Amino acid sequence: MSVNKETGQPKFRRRADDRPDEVLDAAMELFTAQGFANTKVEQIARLAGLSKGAVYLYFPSKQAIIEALVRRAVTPVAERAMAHARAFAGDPRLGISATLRQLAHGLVDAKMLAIPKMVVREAAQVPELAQMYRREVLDRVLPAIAMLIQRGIDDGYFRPVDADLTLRSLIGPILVHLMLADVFDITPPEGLAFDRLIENHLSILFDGLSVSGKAGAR
Amino acid sequence: MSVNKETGQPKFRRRADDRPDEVLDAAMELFTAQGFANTKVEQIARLAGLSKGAVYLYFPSKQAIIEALVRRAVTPVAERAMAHARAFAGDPRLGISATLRQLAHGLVDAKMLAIPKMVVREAAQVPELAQMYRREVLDRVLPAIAMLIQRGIDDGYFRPVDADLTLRSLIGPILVHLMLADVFDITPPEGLAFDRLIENHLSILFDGLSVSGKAGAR
Amino acid sequence: MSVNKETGQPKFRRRADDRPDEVLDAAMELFTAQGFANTKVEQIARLAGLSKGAVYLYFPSKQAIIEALVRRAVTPVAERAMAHARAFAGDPRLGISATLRQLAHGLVDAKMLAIPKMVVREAAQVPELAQMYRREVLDRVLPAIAMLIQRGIDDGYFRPVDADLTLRSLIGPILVHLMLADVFDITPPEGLAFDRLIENHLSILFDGLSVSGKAGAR
Amino acid sequence: MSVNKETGQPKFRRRADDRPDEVLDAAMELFTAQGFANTKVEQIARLAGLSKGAVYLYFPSKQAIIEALVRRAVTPVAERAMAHARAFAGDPRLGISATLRQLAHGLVDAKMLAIPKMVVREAAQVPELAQMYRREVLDRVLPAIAMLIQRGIDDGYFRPVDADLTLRSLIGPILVHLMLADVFDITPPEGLAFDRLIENHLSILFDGLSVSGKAGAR
DNA sequence: AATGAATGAGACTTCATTCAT
DNA sequence: GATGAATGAAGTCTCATTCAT
Repeated sequence: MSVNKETGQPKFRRRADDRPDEVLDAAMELFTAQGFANTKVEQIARLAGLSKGAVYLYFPSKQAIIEALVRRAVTPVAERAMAHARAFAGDPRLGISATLRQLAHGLVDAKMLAIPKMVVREAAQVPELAQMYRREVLDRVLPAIAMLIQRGIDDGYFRPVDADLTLRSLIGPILVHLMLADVFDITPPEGLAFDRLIENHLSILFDGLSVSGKAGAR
Repeated sequence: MSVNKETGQPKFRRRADDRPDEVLDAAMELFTAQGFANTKVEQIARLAGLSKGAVYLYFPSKQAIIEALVRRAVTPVAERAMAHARAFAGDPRLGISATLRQLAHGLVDAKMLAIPKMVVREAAQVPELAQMYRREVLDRVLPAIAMLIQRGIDDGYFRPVDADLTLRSLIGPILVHLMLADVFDITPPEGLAFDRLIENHLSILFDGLSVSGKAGAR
Repeated sequence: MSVNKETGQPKFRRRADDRPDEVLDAAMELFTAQGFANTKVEQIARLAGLSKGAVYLYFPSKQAIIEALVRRAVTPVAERAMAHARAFAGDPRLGISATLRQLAHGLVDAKMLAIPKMVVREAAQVPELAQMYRREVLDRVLPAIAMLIQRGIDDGYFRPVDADLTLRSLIGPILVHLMLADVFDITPPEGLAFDRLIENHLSILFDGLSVSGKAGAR
Repeated sequence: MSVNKETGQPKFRRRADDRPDEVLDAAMELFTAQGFANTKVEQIARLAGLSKGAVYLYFPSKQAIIEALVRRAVTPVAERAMAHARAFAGDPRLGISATLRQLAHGLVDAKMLAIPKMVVREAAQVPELAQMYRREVLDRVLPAIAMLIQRGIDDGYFRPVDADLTLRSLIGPILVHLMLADVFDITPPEGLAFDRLIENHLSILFDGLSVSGKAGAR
């Protein structure tokens, strides 16, 4: 075993195919915590357990790291979300509910949340990030959800509302909830309470959307 | 009197008093467009019409600029929002509606939107920003809105929901709508259509909140 | 006088319009001695008496320095050489002789020689240098000399030779003489002896070019 | 015998003996095209068909490569040139003519020209190169040519000129011709035309050197 | 013998901040 | 007060060389 007796650490580690992933993991952690501009390549390297120079064996530039980061995270997310959105053939409210819960629980994981946070934060500097995220995630997931809403209307579950706008009513609260907690440290007394939020939100929303007549809004 | 008798200074002092504000205006524009780290002090100075060195006559450091920026913007916003929230004595739905519209229209103005955007983006680097924004804006405005909702419940307009969570259902869609447009360039076909969004959203929300029984949500 | 009492050196020197020239002087010395790639910007800065960063106030990059260096040196050289070449109306041999001597003596000055040396050495890396030197110097000076030779032929002083090729016979020896001395430290016993070289060379050349019949070469 | 009985090694040892030469070939090509400083060891390795690490099995450093390169090239050149210089017993003009043509044609080959080009270019950085080249090539070849000239004088073919200086008149034009073409892309209209150059040059030179009196130069 | 992943010193360049004028 | 030349720390990226395999 080629291990340094003093430190117990091998000096080199060779042919590690998962080095790039380790670099990305380290970069995500640091970018999330400090932002892209404030993270030094050396920090990423140290956290990934290699030297500054070695990072450049795997990525041609610092910007390439953040792009690879988003690219890596983006595809599986879209896949899973759309699987949910398509899975429900009957009452579309069940599909909406499941999709929303899955989305919310996914985002509670700091690892998952980190990517969209980073994309939003660095969008002005690295527009490719926003474009990629839009193309790979939003342009697939949002229409899928809008279609669920539309089916709800077509099948007589919902009033005839604008599905695209209603989509925003559907997902917006999740975003605010997360942002208040994450950025401003504002949560319900007992913690994040994501389940209660969704419960409350959907009960209002589905009621508000139901066809059984009621006094108009405003 | 064109000369101050005490100091002997000429009346027009080259608007020295406005200088700090001009610096802040310039900084806000640049921070919004490029982010804090990517904005050079020289750029701010040039846009404000003075020299790099002069900026340091008014602010001790670059970070002091962003802090002053948020501090300046933060107070009047809170004032106005709370004025609205308190103004409605009758049907609280009117108050909510008015407050939301005012909030939305305020944020359509790039100048207004810039501050929270900046706060969110730089929160990780300069936690003071988030703290200040929370203290001066959120901790005043959010409870005021929550109180409106609570009054709606107490006065029999709304079902007994959790006002704090419902608050998120109320304002979330506005945020998503703006973010989709601003970061990802995703808008309804005809443009931002903020009015339609709010119309649609409130109609759903108020219906969903109304007391007249309905099939329970899921 | 704003001079540091300890060192006698002012810490800053402001508004020095000749700073760029001082940087170029320093750069020429170092590029000549060590080559472009081996010269660090910091060395140039120190030799020019300013800081690394200040160099970038005057030149946007290291390569811009070498380009400016050649550009600065190139114009006056061409002017003077062509003035000589045009000045002789009578026996063109006098013009050739004077031009050659002027060229040779000019190049004895290390400052003058440095530029073409640098151009030749770095031509492969920075092709712009060679292009600029050709355009500004060679394309003007060489035809002027060739024209002198041609006039020598037309006026009956020289045999009908190819002026362009003979041009090479004319200036070549100066180049070899310099290169042997400069690169390989090979000189006549008494030193550079440029005058003796030219005397010897021109006596052979003019004899070889004269029309008075002689046994053909080879 | 396909296996060495002593060592038990297979007969074909993957041409390990040729490896150093292949490295030198690759290095020469790259140094010529890009200069020493701009050539990466990895490039040399790849072009030589082996790995970066293997280069260091044969050469202790990058600088050792360029030194070996010159050393390898230097000896045979001197041999051949001196063979020519000594071969002509009769009219030394024939010897000079043949030597010059051989020199010129040798240098047309990019491979041959590469070495002196490299030596000149890198002389300032690696003085050993210039010293070695002088010792092995110039100090042998130049005196041999000078001796031919001297014999021309002694035998009554040439006027009594300084053989060392005339040597420069002899070889200089070849150098300028090559340099104009190689560095500045300046050639006669039909191409390099080396034969015409030499023809023209020698006809002038031999005429100029011949004893039959003529009007003095100048 | 051979590989190529890894290292780390050091290059160029940027920019917040200072200070002589 | 105002300027902008000057500084120098610090960042990104390169590459000769080493070494585990």
